[in-house]
Amino acid sequence: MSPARPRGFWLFKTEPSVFSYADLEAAPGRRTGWNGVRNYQVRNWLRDTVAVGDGVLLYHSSAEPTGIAGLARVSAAARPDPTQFDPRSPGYDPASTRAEPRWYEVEVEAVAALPQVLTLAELRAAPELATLAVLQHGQRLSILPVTPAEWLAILQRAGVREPRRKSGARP
DNA sequence: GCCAACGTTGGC
DNA sequence: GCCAACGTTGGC
Repeated sequence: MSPARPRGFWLFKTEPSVFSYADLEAAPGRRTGWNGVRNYQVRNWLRDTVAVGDGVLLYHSSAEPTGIAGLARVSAAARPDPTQFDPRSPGYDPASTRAEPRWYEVEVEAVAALPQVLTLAELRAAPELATLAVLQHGQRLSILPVTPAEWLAILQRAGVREPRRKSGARP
């Protein structure tokens, strides 16, 4: 038996006018394939590093307010992003084939909305979050890593205790 | 709507 | 392989 991989943490950006945390909660099974990523760095993380059970902060960008709206978890590992094969999708990539897909998605499942959005201004004002990737100047990636310390600090700032998951249980 | 940052594209 | 032009992101 291999030792459990340490749980990873991520921040997923979304424009709530396109897909919000509430939309995730309203989705069938409270889950969705996180498709549409078209950046190679992020693709590599999705394909190679993001794992089932990892914690996800859902971040609303270009929003009022901008900030972290809810918690989610990775519920299925990387698989080809179906929108790359769909000519009607804005994510269509004619250079991609089913034999050799270029783009991947993971599935995310809603865990809990934050009591209120933890705003970008609040994140910037928190000294313990100075290293948070999403706050770094010029970063534009739609998925960013979060350290365990940052994850805990954000949950504290948000005033939430992470829901305990029954060990071995599957919903 | 502006614009800084930066990834991607394509001419050479 | 260089690098200017272009497109996108996202805060403000």
